[in-house]
Amino acid sequence: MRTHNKLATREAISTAALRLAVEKGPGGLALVRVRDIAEAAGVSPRTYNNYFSSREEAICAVESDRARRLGQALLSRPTAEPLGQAIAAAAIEHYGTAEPDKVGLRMIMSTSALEGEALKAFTTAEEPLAAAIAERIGTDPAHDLFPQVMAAAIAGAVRVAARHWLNRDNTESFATVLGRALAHVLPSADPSDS
Amino acid sequence: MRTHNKLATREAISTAALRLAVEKGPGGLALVRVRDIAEAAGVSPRTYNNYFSSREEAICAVESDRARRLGQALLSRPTAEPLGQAIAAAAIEHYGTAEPDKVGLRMIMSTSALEGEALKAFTTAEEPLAAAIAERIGTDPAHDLFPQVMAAAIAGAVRVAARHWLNRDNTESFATVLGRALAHVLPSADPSDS
DNA sequence: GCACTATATGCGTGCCACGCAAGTTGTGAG
DNA sequence: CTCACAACTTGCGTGGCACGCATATAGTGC
Repeated sequence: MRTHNKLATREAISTAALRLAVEKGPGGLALVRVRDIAEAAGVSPRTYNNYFSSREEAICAVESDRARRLGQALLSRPTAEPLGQAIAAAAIEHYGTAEPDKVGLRMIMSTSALEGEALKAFTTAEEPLAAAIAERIGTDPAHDLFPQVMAAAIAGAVRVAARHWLNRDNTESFATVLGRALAHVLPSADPSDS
Repeated sequence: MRTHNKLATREAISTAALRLAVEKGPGGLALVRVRDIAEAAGVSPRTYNNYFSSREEAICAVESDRARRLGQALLSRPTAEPLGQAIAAAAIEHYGTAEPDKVGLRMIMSTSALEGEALKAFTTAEEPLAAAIAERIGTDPAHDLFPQVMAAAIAGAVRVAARHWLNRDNTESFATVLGRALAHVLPSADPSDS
């Protein structure tokens, strides 16, 4: 199958890009040359550019792809579950199992040159997430802002949780931190905080 | 004063950049050359590059600067006000009075090449906002995620509200849309939605 | 008035994204 | 089985951009 091969090379390129970026460290992103990425992925530089239109995009593609699947995770929750619980469970399952690659994630989130692309990656989750929420509560996203606002809040919580989880070298699992962060924005789960 | 001149030229460059981008339209961002921006701002191309390290950054600087001041707006609210009300009032005042330049904002938010930088611009609000919230409720941001999560949710709500306000050519003021969006995430203002 | 520092500018360099066209490989119809 | 076709890869050339460095200029404090 051709599409299979396309996905394989795409992943090869993005993986190689992230690996090289990690090797050079947050400061030396400018030293990650396109030809290095292409060479590491076993393709020509021109082919790399057929898949990604910037090094940043290639480096963040892994996170971007993961975020895009969050909406799917929500859809697979039982419909009987209350919305807030379903979201929390979906997110924790999605990000908790197969804990994110700490090194790669830290690279992405601590490199200023990758800031915009990293935000794009997290924000990628919003559209499918909003669609899933809208379907779950059965509203028209054209007039009700709740699905999109909630999706943005969730994506933001995931991002904040990731930042916290990376910065303090605590022993908490990412799932734990994520759960605490989500509790602040999920509906009908408003703990008296602080 | 030297700093005053620096701010003036910075604003001149960003304004010129945004104006040219609007003229070319969302599709033709690649046609906005650096030398055009510099010429329109009355500086040399090299000087432009001393202020901004990319065209995208220059174009979005106006929105970025505005977002950065949102935290300040919250700090100037009376401390007696409940947090949710204070945030809503601060945001609506900050973005509602002097309604955002609809054309420029639409340009920024509908141009895919500007997506990352636009997200950076909105996200700029988060840090000062989180600091303001933390100061208001008196918690330590190092351990309590609430300020950062709430700040991210607010910034997301502003972004969603802006998108909605731009896309539908409705007669609602931005302040109205923003208020509706914020109501979905602000604490102790949880309307039975949908 | 003078030395000094911050800012503006010109020039040169390396790299990058992408259009274009040719080569290569897998695919489906007859 | 063969052949025509489509998808994918690759090489090459082009225009542009970010930035380091050295220089000119202008505003500042003693």
